[in-house]
Amino acid sequence: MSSGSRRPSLKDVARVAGVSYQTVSRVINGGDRVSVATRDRVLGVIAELGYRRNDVARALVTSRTRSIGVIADASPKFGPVSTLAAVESAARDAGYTALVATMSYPEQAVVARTFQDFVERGVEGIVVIAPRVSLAHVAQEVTASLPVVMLSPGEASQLGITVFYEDQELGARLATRHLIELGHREVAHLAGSQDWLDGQVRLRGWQAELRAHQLAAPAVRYGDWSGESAYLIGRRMVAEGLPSSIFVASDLMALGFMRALYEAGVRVPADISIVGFDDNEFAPQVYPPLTTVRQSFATVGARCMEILLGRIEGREVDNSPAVPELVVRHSAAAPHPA
Amino acid sequence: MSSGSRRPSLKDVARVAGVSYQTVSRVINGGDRVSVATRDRVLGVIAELGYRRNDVARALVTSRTRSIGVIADASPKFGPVSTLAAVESAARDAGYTALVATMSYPEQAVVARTFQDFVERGVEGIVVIAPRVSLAHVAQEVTASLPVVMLSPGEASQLGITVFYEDQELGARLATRHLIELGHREVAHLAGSQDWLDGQVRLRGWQAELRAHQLAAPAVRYGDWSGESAYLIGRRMVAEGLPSSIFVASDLMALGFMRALYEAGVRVPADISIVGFDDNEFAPQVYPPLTTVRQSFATVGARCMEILLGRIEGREVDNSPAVPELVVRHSAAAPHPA
DNA sequence: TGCCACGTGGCGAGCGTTCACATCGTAGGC
DNA sequence: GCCTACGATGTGAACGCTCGCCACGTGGCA
Repeated sequence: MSSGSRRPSLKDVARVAGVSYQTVSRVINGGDRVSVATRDRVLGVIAELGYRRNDVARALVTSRTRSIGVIADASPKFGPVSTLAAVESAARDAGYTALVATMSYPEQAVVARTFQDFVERGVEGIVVIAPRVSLAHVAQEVTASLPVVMLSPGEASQLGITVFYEDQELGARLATRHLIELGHREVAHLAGSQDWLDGQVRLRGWQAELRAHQLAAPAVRYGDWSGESAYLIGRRMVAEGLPSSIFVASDLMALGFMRALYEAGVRVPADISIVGFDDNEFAPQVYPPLTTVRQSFATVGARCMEILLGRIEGREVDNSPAVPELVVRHSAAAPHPA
Repeated sequence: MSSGSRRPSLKDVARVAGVSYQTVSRVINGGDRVSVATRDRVLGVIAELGYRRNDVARALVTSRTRSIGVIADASPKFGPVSTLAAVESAARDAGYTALVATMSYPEQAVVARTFQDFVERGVEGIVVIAPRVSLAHVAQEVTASLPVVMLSPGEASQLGITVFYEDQELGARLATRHLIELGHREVAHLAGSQDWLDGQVRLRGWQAELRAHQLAAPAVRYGDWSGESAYLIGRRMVAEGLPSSIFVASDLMALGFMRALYEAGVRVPADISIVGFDDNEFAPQVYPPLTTVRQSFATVGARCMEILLGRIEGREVDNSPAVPELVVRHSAAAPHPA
């Protein structure tokens, strides 16, 4: 009968306070239908004993865990990991706790197992922040039993999962348009990995904007999101001849590209204009400060959560894309009169 | 009696398979002491019904949730958010699921509430990745009931919580020593915010190394980790006269500082040598590539988890600090013969 | 005085699982 | 051919909580 070192339970509180455990439960959940006197007494005992509600017992009987799962691609790319924070924070504001699983290179099998683990733990919904095409399929399998929202730049409505995204195609068009409006007739593109939806979409936006202005699209160069790949490409382009302007698919790649330029004595933006993408924290600090496209991760995370909550509670929600914004700094200017 | 759309339970499986729920339970957990025939039959029914174990019921009876809580400072500083991924990943490898809470500016009250939420949800331990001095106190309150590991550069053993850290003081000494060995007699320091333990410790390391070489410590400049603050300080220093070398408390600040230099036509490393700290992803891409101190976040995260697990399971564990490493690139060189 | 309503509190059941123990049948040893 | 032992299964209780319902007492009204 000795309570040992076990955490105090409802019954322990009830015994000490001289009421039934039911009454204690009522005090905890809203305190309705309990007289002020008993309520205060119970509250006192709770404080005295250091009682903490056991949410797992609670979840068992209510069959609501008030938790969601978040799967995030943690490869060293800017977006995912800061979106994760935004999603989690929005979840907490809504009273949910986030179980998270990050993976630096998401394999099908691992992702599937993670999904299963989340389901067993009773999450009420899942957010996937991983723009790899392959993950969509895994998500689909589990979606029958659970609301899933996938944060991805592609539209994948056919999968039966809700997809929300930042309109990166628009972002790419904004970047390209900025260069065109500055007077550039030659806007090249250094693309990101085409394995990522982001890479595909940014490329598509660039093409579309060029077409809209009846400008020809120069040959595309493909990097792999790393600064190093962009640096190597930059060196090659310096040797082969530079365009008057270029839209680079990410800030980090823009940075690598610029390094090749500096080494060769090419000036930015005097000799070549550059626009990046992401608005990384370093973008305003490089020389010259980088004109780029800002993704509003915080907003995206919050909206994403809103959509998931909507689906959990059976509400209809607006999942129109978030809109990115051009941030003009100093890496792009009017072309040199040739 | 209609099972409705409820998820199938052990009993449902048992009924269909024509065995008791106990047998099903045995099949799930190891399958010991069950004949092959029935095991296969049960497995078949499980697959057919799409049964998934309910971990919350399981946790209730075993009183083990196999989950940990992670509180991370998500302010736009490099370290915390990538450490988070490392910790979570290590936890998953050990069979634990991570509940995470990120906060961009951790206030006492919010942190306390988060701790409580974690406790109510039955986490078996908590990792705090937040080098703010103030959080240590909050952590202490909860530590009586739960193992807490705090990832922090300061030693706070008096708090009764386990502290693990990367030896940033050593890192700062490494950076300073590198500059001295290159031949610099004047090594300035641009410090980070002293509200952060990291900022204090890096400053201390710089001082210690200077002292060890009997070199005087120039007046310290204080930034707030932002690139902008470093840029402003850089401009002022350019006007007032530059030292021959400087150790900057973070890569991002180093970048801002270098921007001020470029604008003034000062060359790196010809006119001034610079060493940063963190080895951010952009460090190798800036021009010139930044010599800096690498923190091994992945290792730190894994060790951190190891320590927590040790405390959960009552094992004795080694929590000696992780050691950072100097990465030599091109922003520091021998001083110009004056 | 009787009745009903309502505010307060208690009781019992059940959520889905595991654990300790009981049961049953069969094979092995003498 | 009986007893023992063990392998294969079933039974009951418990984990800590919430939910539905019932019981009790008091006050207002006819």
